[in-house]
Amino acid sequence: MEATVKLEISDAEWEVMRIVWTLGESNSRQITEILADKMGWKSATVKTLLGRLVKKQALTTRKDGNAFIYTPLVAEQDAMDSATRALFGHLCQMKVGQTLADLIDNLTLSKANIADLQAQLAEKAKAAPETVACDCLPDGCDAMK
Amino acid sequence: MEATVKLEISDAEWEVMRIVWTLGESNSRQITEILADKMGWKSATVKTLLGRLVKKQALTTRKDGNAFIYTPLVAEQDAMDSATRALFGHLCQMKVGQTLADLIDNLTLSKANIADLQAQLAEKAKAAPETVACDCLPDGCDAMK
DNA sequence: GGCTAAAGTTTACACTTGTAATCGTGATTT
DNA sequence: AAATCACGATTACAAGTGTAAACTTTAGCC
Repeated sequence: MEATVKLEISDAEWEVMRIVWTLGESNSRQITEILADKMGWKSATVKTLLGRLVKKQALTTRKDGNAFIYTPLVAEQDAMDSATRALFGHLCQMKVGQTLADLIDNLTLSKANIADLQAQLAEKAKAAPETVACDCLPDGCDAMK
Repeated sequence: MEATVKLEISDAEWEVMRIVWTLGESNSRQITEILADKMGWKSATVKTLLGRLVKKQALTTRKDGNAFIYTPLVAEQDAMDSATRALFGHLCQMKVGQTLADLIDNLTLSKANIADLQAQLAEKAKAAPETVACDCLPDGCDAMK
């Protein structure tokens, strides 16, 4: 497998990436227009973010006239997966189940999404442990008085 | 419902909170020992983080001799829920289903967790839409050529 | 072939974060 | 009582972020 390079995309940068991911490739005029509208950002702000994303190697550029065309170097799903794994990685493992439930409560999922998840869970249940211990303290929650 | 105050807990601070959440209340000696061990942090580092968390009103203190006893002001589950909602809130809504699936793949869930999720999904399926549209562009993915 | 507009590059600047060292003060030990 | 220890508070400092203005280069138009 790939030695997934550590890539930190900040919140503001994420907004830029979403556009480029969705469009496949795009020039800064287009990106700037969308974000000026959606986020109220000045074009200078978008330029800064594009520059940082290129430096971080989240985007590449290809020359086109006096401008660049920006293309993603990281796949959106990969980025989303790393972000969620990073977050859940530092949550109490004993409570991720509840957190997942609360999260799902707030998400809109299609019937197909739900069916897929149900199948996945049914499969996962087979090898699931009876309980999941807290991993917040060196000795687990047992360290509690 | 509560007007959940915006509370940003950084990664490093999160490590401190986990200890205090798990112990219910704790003094800095105990927290420092655990984090010196787990994270390799100097006591000065932990003190800084504790101070910031108190300033952010994530923790309160109660005097105890020459020291403080720290107690959480925010519930762990609330904090975990805000964090996950914040993250999923800026992901492409069309792809959260897949992201959730990938996430679940990487989590350890107990049989009970899974059963709960299955029940929840079954319920959610009733009112689920057929599809979920991309919300990355002003006009949805249809804005794509 | 200049002029202008648009795109990219450099500089800015305050705030947050990670990671501490140092300082002041009250508590503890000899 | 003096010396030391343990805590919290203050200061430090570089890197990352959000947000942008100013400067520079370049492509296209008259």
